[in-house]
Amino acid sequence: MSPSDNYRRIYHVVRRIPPGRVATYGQIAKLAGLPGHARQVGYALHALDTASPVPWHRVINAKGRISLRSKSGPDLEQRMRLEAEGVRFDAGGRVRLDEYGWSGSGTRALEWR
DNA sequence: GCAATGACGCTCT
DNA sequence: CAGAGCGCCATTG
Repeated sequence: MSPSDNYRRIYHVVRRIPPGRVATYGQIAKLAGLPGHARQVGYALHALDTASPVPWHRVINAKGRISLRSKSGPDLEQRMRLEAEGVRFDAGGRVRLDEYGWSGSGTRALEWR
């Protein structure tokens, strides 16, 4: 099997993420058909480029934090993009998964306007 | 083929 | 609520 096939699936799920909303790696992995493989999701996204057609910036960890990979370049860009979509960060740089979390676990009434 | 690493998740403290 | 430790698995060297 081609490992790229798995990546493709993950990218597809990430593309399904509605604007103004964020999804966790576990969520992506589950929807991608890889329950429990949250790490591989991160791997797949890491292989992506900052200019990739995939909204990787909407993917964060379960803590609602932006996972830093190595440098502080793309990370800041991710936060900037999310803020541009209407996602608010707290002082700790965390996002309210209970509100912005995908699958509308609770609040989707905010809409993305 | 084996060993080490890693955009993570979950539980305990 | 925040931080640290442990675990699961695929990718890379």
